[in-house]
Amino acid sequence: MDKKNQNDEALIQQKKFIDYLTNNDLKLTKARSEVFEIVAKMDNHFGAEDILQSSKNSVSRATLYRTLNELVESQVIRKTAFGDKHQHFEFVLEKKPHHHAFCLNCKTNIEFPDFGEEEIYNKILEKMGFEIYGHEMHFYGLCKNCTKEKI
Amino acid sequence: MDKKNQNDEALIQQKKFIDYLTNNDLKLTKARSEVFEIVAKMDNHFGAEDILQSSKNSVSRATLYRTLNELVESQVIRKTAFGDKHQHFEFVLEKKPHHHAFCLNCKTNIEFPDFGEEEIYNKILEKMGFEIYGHEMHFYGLCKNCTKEKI
DNA sequence: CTGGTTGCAAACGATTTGCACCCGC
DNA sequence: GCGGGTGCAAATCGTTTGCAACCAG
Repeated sequence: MDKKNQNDEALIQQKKFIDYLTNNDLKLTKARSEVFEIVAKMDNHFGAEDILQSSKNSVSRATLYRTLNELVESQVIRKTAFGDKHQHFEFVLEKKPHHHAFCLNCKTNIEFPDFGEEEIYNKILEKMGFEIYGHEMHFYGLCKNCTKEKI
Repeated sequence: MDKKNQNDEALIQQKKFIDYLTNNDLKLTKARSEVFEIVAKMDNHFGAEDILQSSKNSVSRATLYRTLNELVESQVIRKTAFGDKHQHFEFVLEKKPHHHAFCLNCKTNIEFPDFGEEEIYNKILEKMGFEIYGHEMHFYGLCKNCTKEKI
């Protein structure tokens, strides 16, 4: 993806967020802009703490969490899940589509790019010496009812 | 999978757990047996609260959580990944391999069986009227180093 | 102006831990 | 009997919420 496309992406995300705010009578405040800016700069996934770090506490925890939930509602980001405790987020429109290989023993989470085909992963992981016990796929999108509602 | 195989599975799980206990100088106590029994009866996935319900509080929360962690360490179960707050667990050797389709809008988590091929899911979900935005695969197993260590 | 927004601090829910007593081995 | 196991209650962690002051439209 070249610079231009990345920029387009960012604008789409921004539009989604602003539309959401408008549709829900929410204001585009300094705090919300700040959180959005920081989030937009993040890579694949991040947690609340990452944002807080980058913001150098210019936004309070309370507001940060509130804004993150708004970003989820506006479908700019989504909650993702790992084996650990705190929430992680990823972009609904992934910057770098990728998957995960989690070691049950040392708890490492290996991230690797998407190649579009399932079989290839087995080979890749095998080549990496990763012994696969199993895998699960998490699809996300809109279910039948919600697709209809979308207008 | 027939009755006999299911029983074999259960025994394998049990052996794994007992081996783990032995190797770590842990005792096979009443509480641990009880938790193991209940967990073994669970379907695909479950949370701490599910176990507590089934046990009718014969095991304390503290012990339950301690035992669940032991079951994770012994690789009988693993922490799984959902978008919500509390931990879920699944079996390392899945009883019914399956995947998930999560609706970003209504937060429904649709569970569907594993068919071994990736392309087929797109068709299935499409037929269900589910509009896929993306997906992530979570592989789990042992990484190179840990495979070696396994002896 | 005015209603949504913020930060603070307190509340929360799930999970973890310190401790004194209990029980497998 | 000893060393780990248990329940209890208190502590912790990430996240959420009530409230009074604050600011965007």
